[in-house]
Amino acid sequence: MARKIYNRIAVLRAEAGMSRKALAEKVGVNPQTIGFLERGDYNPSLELALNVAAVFKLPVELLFSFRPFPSMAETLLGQGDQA
Amino acid sequence: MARKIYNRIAVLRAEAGMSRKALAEKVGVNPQTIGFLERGDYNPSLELALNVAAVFKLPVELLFSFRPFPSMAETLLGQGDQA
DNA sequence: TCTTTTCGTTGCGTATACACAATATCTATG
DNA sequence: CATAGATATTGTGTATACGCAACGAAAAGA
Repeated sequence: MARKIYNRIAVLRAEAGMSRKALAEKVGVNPQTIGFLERGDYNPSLELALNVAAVFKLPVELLFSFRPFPSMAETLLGQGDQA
Repeated sequence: MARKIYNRIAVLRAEAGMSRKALAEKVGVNPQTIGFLERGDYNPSLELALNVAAVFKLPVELLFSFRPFPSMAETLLGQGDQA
């Protein structure tokens, strides 16, 4: 347990022009909690992960992963070894 | 927080002819933990949910849901209002 | 029948995912 | 400059997702 899980919350939230407070209200947590998740301080519960995935209309696996996500640049260059 | 999350672990495990102990070893938890999840005593962490989904090769959303899953009979009859 | 496996339950301990409050920094805008 | 919004950080408290041990019941297999 306590294995680190990476996420794309910060990128998606920035792209959507959404503040932490706004996202926090949508998923029903404190704004600081969003900050903790984006910084990787701890992992979200399954409940919170499902709620965040629903907000961005993405499957959980595309938002949370045991392996770090490729950067935007890497993704654009098509070098991502991960879907 | 603490919203109940339903899952299909028991059904999938039975279909695979897998004991709780066997599943527990694959995902790295105690056998009792699997029992707690199947009974709905508490929700799994995101880490555990990702691991269980990987074992059954299913996306997280098809294994865990805020709404109860239709029974096998309902699914066979094609009356499921849920994917 | 005897033994083994599987499962349910209870209890106790620990780590962590939160809530909430306070403060500081930085930026943008009036 | 002054104010407001967004973010980082720290601290305290609580609920819960676990681990682990023990015991009993039920089912399966020899």
